[in-house]
Amino acid sequence: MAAKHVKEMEALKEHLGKHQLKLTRQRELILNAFLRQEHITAEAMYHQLAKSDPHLGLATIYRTLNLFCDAGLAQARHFGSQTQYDNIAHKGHHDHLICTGCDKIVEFENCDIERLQEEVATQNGFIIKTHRLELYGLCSRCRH
Amino acid sequence: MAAKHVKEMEALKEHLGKHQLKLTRQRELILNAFLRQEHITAEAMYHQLAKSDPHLGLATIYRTLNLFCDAGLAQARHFGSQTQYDNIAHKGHHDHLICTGCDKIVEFENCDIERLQEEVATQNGFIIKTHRLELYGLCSRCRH
DNA sequence: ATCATTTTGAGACAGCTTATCAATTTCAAT
DNA sequence: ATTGAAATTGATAAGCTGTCTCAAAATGAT
Repeated sequence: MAAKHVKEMEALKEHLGKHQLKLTRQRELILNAFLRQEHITAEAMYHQLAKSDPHLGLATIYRTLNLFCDAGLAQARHFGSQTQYDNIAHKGHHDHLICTGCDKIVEFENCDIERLQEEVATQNGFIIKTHRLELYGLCSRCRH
Repeated sequence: MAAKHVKEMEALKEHLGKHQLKLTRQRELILNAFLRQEHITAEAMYHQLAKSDPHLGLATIYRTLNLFCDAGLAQARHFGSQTQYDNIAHKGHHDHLICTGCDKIVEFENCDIERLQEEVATQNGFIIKTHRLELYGLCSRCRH
């Protein structure tokens, strides 16, 4: 079992080493759970891990997910009233068309848009790690 | 004094009429203050308006800004731990490059991206009303 | 002007996240 | 392997943002 996510584990260890932080059972556990998903909230992970590890505290999960952000493995995204922690490894495929009439959501991907995003970023001296694109409007049925 | 933002005021009145809502002194006041900015938080507006109107409640500002969202004049955007209310009239200038290292925000506009967004929407039978595009990454200084 | 309806303001309340702190764990140096 | 300074954990308190409550006030159709 395990022995997956080797690359990410190395990245975490490197970050820990650089900052005089320690590798703990909880951090390993949370990393493995985190890497299995595309994105998750702290609360969701808390419930998910409670089955195998009932005494893992919610605060530890928050601390650890924020640590992953610092280490460049995760990225926090505020959505609604909660914070989603996105798995950096799964980037792309995250654009949405949202109908404000019926709340239908259509996912899409467009390479040309992504390329232009890179262009804009470069012009401004940025290196993009992730992005978020949402188009709000009316779908064919809600247009009347 | 005043007599500005006529178009938006008409739009608000139309929304109020359709939903059996009333035009109040506070709603006019908050609308005028809101339209002067590109985006603002409820808390910031609370402090801003406290000088001229010390008894305007924070709850009223939240309610009113959410009303503007319903009326299509504003758009809520969660950023950090707070909600930014964006002025729709300034759209086209609403895309952001956000540095995850220092939280610096660079605004940009790109017609080609907007055109491709329209294209994607049309392909899916949507008519876009607004959009949100945020690119997250590291600025030139935070890249080390 | 009247009056049913809506809105306001103030504070209580709720949800999500971080801070606190004693007890435990890690890990580098024996 | 043992030690001990430093970091981490878990439980809960505290903090922050935003919404709800409700009596008093304002609106606007009649």
